[in-house]
Amino acid sequence: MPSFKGQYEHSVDNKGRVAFPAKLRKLVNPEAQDHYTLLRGLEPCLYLYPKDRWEQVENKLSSINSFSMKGRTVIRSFLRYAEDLSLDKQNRLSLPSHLMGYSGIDSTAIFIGAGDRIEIWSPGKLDEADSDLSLEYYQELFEQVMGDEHDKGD
Amino acid sequence: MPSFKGQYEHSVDNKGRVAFPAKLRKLVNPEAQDHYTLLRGLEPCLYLYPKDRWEQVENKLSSINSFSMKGRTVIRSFLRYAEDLSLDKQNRLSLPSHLMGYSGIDSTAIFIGAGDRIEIWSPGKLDEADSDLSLEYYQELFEQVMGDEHDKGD
DNA sequence: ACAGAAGTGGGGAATAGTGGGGAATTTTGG
DNA sequence: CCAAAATTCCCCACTATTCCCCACTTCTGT
Repeated sequence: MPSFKGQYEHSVDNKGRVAFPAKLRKLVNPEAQDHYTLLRGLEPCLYLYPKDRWEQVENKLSSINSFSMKGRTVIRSFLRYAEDLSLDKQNRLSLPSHLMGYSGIDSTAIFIGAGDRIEIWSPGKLDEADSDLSLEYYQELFEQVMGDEHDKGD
Repeated sequence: MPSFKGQYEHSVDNKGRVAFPAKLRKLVNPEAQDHYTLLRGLEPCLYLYPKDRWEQVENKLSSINSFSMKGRTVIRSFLRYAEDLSLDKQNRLSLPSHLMGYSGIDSTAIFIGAGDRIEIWSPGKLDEADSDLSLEYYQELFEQVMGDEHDKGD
């Protein structure tokens, strides 16, 4: 299953609507098309899951032991600020105002494809997160992933 | 599976299009033909993966736990500047402007076959990289890398 | 020298992004 | 229960960008 990738900046109009980037839409599983779940991210951004991916998250959640305090807290905190959304006929999302507030998004939103989900950031918060990421750390991460990916079988 | 090799210089037109070198295309696995992923490299250049090779990278990515902070940072940093591209009918790639900016490519691009991926450089950045690499240093690196490469389980 | 492939350039059609007006539905207060 | 207000949603219109197609030039191998 292809990962979401790439970064796309779009303007948010005064009704809270943002165009959903066309390139990301092409990566969405057609069977989930137009049905998304949007929620607070762990970073100061929003997470957007297409329906099919969200179901995987729910599976994971339902495997949490809800008879432990920690389990209940995680489930409650996670689902509390989640909303189901659809695209309008112009392929736009309308962002609930409480999520715009949380993420600091006002007139510009940046979509970042991040594997099985899409993150939505305000430019300001994203800059802050970037400045916390040193080049050395990035290179270390990079090599971890790109490292010896080719198997040496000959 | 054959390695990409060789160096090819092509001009970039004012729409950001570059011909994909014919000799490299012949080395691409036919099943991946025309589908590539382009992203920022660690050096000031771009990495181009044919679809089949990129899938190996994604497999590695998908094994990362996205419920840990470090895992999410890896995935985000990595996929953020990646884009899927296809060749047009004239076998050209059109380079997204943010990647041209990052790599310093404007009117000329140099393709370098580099094993399982292809690197794309601007002439200027490539000269800089070359001049930083003395012959002695290269020989030293060569020995370090090639010397005990086999059966090194890290 | 010729034929075919590879590389280069530009114009036009289709799609994506943006903004605003108005109808329908929901909410709130009397 | 009804009416006014607010919100949501859908449609239309304009603009910018992307993609696709055509034509020409250069290079390569025979």
